[in-house]
Formats: sequence, structure tokens, C-alpha cells
Amino acid sequence: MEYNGRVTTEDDLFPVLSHAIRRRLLMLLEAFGELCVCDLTIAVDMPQAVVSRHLAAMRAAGLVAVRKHGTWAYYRCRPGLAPWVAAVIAALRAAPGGDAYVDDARRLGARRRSGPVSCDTGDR
Amino acid sequence: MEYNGRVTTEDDLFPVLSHAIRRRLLMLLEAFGELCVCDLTIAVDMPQAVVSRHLAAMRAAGLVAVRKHGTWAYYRCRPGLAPWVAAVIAALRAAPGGDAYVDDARRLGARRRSGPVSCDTGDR
DNA sequence: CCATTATATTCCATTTTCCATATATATGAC
DNA sequence: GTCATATATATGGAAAATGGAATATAATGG
Repeated sequence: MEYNGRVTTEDDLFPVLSHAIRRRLLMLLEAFGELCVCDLTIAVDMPQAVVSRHLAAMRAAGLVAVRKHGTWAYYRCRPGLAPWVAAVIAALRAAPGGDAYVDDARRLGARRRSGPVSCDTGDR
Repeated sequence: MEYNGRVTTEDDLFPVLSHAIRRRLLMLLEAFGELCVCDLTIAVDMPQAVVSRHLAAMRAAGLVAVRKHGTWAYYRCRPGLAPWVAAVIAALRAAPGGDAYVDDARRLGARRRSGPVSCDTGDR
């Protein structure tokens, strides 16, 4: 149940990167390492169902992996991405729309600095 | 009339690269430098209207530029692409779907080697 | 002028994507 | 067991992408 998703092809990667929310989620996971859906929902300020559906698309494309612990689902960038996929993501980080990522990280960081949250430990 | 299209953003680039025909057209333009629509139509083996519409989308996204001479329209990769865009395209070249590009280039090369064609010179 | 060739665009039907909303599932607290 | 929370999925409808076919535009040759 650790690794899920397939090998990422062009037909998987570019449609996934075509949506701004999915790009923002990807940048957040790269910056923070591992995040649960509630963190991501707060960061991008979108309904939980929307975030969950976009994460499912990213998982189906082989971009992210999930680890489930208790009620929470912790998403992270899938390790061992093909070099060409990693290169595209690296290039994305230098794209002009970086302001959105900064705002997202700030929202998330504010929540984290306000004290530990339930999903930080996985205990409840 | 030389430079057309806008600065390419993430919202432009990734939808354009989401379609296999557009990726194939881009790889062909990178490999051959400048090609007219009739060459590209033969290379990807699709109806001319389809090729023309995809090229229009790539031009609107700022990825390619057109030079018109006589009846022909010569498309090329737009010079001066933002570094992050160039990096994505370079990564694309290393993606697994490269077989299609090889076939396209072979089809086009066969036409070229069979003698000069009208659109090579721009004369008729 | 007319005919031909190269390219672009329009119209229509189909498919896909997206969001909002509601609901389902699962886990843990009590 | 009930309740609350976290996450996933289903449903319905709007918007966009796509291809096929036909047509429009534009340039050239005769």
C-alpha cells in the first residue's frame, strides 16, 4: 500500500500539470516533504473534495504516493520519478507563477507555527 | 508579422503539451528548424485542418512563430523562449514516447530525400 | 478572368474536464 | 453502540477540447 500509481508518461504528466491547483499541490509537497489532505486543503484554500480529487489524479499519473495512518492520508512526491519527469518539475519551479506557491506555503506555515496540529503526529 | 504569440505561462504551456500531436509537431520543428504546414501534415499523417488548428494553438501559447511566404506558412520554434519553457521542452525530448518522433522524422525525411519539393524554395 | 494549391476557419457532434453538492467510508473518541 | 473527524467518491451540469467535414481565404499560374 506504499507505492501506488504507474510509470508516468507524457500523456499522464502534462494533463496533470495543466491545472493550477495540481501544480500548487505538487510544489507544496516538494517544499514540505509530506502533507496530509487537511493541510493541503488549507494551503490552497479549496473545498476538501476538490483537493482529494486532484490528488487522486496526481496519484493515478504516478506523480505522488500516499501513506495512510489512522484517519489521515499523507501525500508526498513519489520517489524515483523518471529523470525527464523530475526535470519538468524542476523547470516548473522556475516558472513565473511562483507567487501562488509562496502564498500557499505561507498559509500552511502559519498553521504549523500556531502549534502542533493533530495530523502532525498521526495520533489523535 | 514575424513574431506572434504571447509570453508563455504555465497555463499556456502544459495544456499545449498535453496533446500528442502538438508534442510531435514541436519535436519536428526543433529537429528540422523550419517547416511548412504541408510538411508537418505529411509527417504526422493527419488531416491538414487538424494540423493547422493545433499549430494555431501552439502559436497562441507563444511556443511557435510563423513566417508566411507566398502560399506557404513556415512554422518554427519561437526563438527566445523563457529558460523554464526551454527546459521543459528539453526534458520532453528525453521522454519515453520518442518513438513517435522518430517515425515522424522518417516520414518527413523520405519526402525530402525524394527530391526538392515546392515549399523548399518558396517558389512554385 | 478561372483553376489550382496552401492554409485557415467555421459548424457540429462527441468527449473530457471541472466544480458544487451530497453522500459514502473509515477511523477513533466516548 | 453513537458521534465527530478525515478522506474518498458519486452525481449532475457547465464549459472546454477535439475531430470531421465543409467552407473560406489567399496566392499563384495560365
